[in-house]
Order: sequence, then structure tokens, then C-alpha cells
Amino acid sequence: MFQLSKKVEYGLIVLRHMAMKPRGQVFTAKELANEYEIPYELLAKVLQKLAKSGIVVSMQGVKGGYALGQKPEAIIVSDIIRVIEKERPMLAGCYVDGPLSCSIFDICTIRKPLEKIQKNINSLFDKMTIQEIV
Amino acid sequence: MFQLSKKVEYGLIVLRHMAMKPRGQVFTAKELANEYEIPYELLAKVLQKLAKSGIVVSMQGVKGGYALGQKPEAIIVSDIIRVIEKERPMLAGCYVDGPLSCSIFDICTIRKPLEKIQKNINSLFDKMTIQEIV
DNA sequence: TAATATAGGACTACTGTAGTCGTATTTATG
DNA sequence: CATAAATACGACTACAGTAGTCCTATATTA
Ligand code: SF4
Ligand code: SF4
Repeated sequence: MFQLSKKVEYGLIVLRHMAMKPRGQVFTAKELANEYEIPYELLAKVLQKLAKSGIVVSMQGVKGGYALGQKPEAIIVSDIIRVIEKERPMLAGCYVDGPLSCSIFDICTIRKPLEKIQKNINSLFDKMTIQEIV
Repeated sequence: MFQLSKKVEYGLIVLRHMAMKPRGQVFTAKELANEYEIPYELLAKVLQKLAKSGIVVSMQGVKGGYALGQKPEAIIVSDIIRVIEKERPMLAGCYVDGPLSCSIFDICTIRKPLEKIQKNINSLFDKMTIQEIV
């Protein structure tokens, strides 16, 4: 309960790896997967999502691979999660899927109070960048 | 991803309900379940766990039920979650199940940095009491 | 043209969560 | 003392989401 998904963890690990090396260096999904013992196909998909959003840039073909698309201090953990998981970490299902997703939405008494915690959690993930985990 | 379980939500809802009424008042699982449209059997189990830990006190038999076991301002959200879910909300699986639970534990580079966020999340849940959501 | 890399959809296996059911025990009350 | 109303609790089922795999297409270099 409450854990980051493996995909997010894998994303953070490889982004950190890239951030440690000289700017612009290119890494293949294969070598990253080997280095951190991550299932290759799974990591490939994570990188593809990160590429679509511009967090990394991708180069196809022989000698292709991925490089950081932004400076490490500009890559926000919150954005990484949103790119990989579609949305930020949310305490309650209704925050993500709306009123219709919960049968007791209108009589729920904790929805609003929990928003206070939600807001604080948001700001935690918003404040942390890849630079901070290098 | 990252959501509180329904059991925890149900627990929070009924504890808040109890906290709003005069101290010592007794509620049956049935009436609480009806009031908030929560599956009775499920809520019953949640209340049983809360009772075992002393957050509520239970009385068996006819005219039995549950009453708050502590003052609302002494009931910490963090404790409620731990009682219902066995442990507090954790960002990473290895924080809960130890090194052996993750195959890349020794080469993981994000485990320690994430502890910073974990600590902050812990303190959020530690600081909130039932009194605050009444 | 061959080799190497990303792109991406489809699929499977597994795990954890939500919810249900059945039964035992306790206790107030007529 | 019998009955009804309540908690206690283990076993079970159904479902949804996650992790991981597989297959094929496309791009690029040499
Ligand atoms: S409405 Fe209340 S119970 Fe339903 S998902 Fe939102 S917070 Fe949870
Ligand atoms: S070791 Fe790293 S990857 Fe494994 S669970 Fe802990 S944080 Fe996640």
C-alpha cells in the first residue's frame, strides 16, 4: 500500500544515472537495464514515455539511445511520476477518477480534510529534482 | 497508485463520526455501516482491529457496540493506518519488507534519497489527528 | 543490406484489495 | 433460561492493477 510503482522506481534510477554523467551522453535501454538489473522491455517502455514528454530525448537506429532532455535540476520528480503513471500520487481514488468513481462520494466526510495532506504531499514531490538524488 | 485503502477510509469516516458526538456514546457497526453506506462485514472487521489496539473500545452482546477509546485529539491518523494496514504508508517496498524483498536492493541508488520524502510523509500523518477532521 | 536500436501494441501471470459468508461467542432482557 | 442482538474471526471469492513478456514495425548507421 502506498508504494511507488516499479516503473517509477526504474525511471528515477536511470534518470539519476544519466544525470551523474556528462551532459548529452547517450545511453541505450539495454545498457541501462543491464547496469541496474531491470527487465529490458519494461525499462524500454518507461524510457519511451519519458521521451514522449521530453524529459529524455531519444535517438533511433544504430548508435541510438537516450540522453537527458533537460538539466538535472530542472527535472522534477513529480513530473516523472505523472509522465509514467498518467497522474500524480493521489491519496483518494476520487481525486483521480472523479465523483462517479466512489459510491459514497456525496456523503464522504473525509474527502476535504484529506486534501490538506494531499497538498503537502504534492509539494514534496514538486520540490524534489533529479539533481537532489545524484 | 498511492491511494489509501478503502478500509482506512472507512475507519477514518467512522472515527470522525464518533468524535463528533458526545464522549462515550456507543455505536453499532450496523448503524455506522448504514449511515455511510459501507459494507457491514468489512466495516465490522475494521472496527475489530481498531478495538484490539484500543483506539475504540468494544462492548459485546445486545446493546453492545463501539465507542471512542481515546480523546479525538489523541487519535493520530498515522496510528489508525498502522492498526488497519499493519504498517505506515511506505514509498518503497523494501522499506516494509526488507532488503530481500527487492532483487536490486544492493545496487539501488534511489532508496536513500527517497527516505527524505518518506520522512516528510511520515510526519504529515503523524501530525494529523481525528480532532482535525471533525 | 545487415545489424542495432527505439516504438509500441497485445498478452500473461501474479498480487493485493474489496467484499462475502459462515459460525462462534457474548450479553441484555422478557 | 431462551431469545435476540451484537461483536469476533477465519475462510473464501471476485476483481483490478502491476509487473513482466513477446512480437512486429520502423529508423539509422556502417
Ligand atoms: S469520496 Fe471519500 S471514500 Fe470515496 S474515494 Fe473520495 S475520499 Fe475516499
Ligand atoms: S531497493 Fe530500490 S527499487 Fe527496490 S524497493 Fe527499495 S527503493 Fe525500490
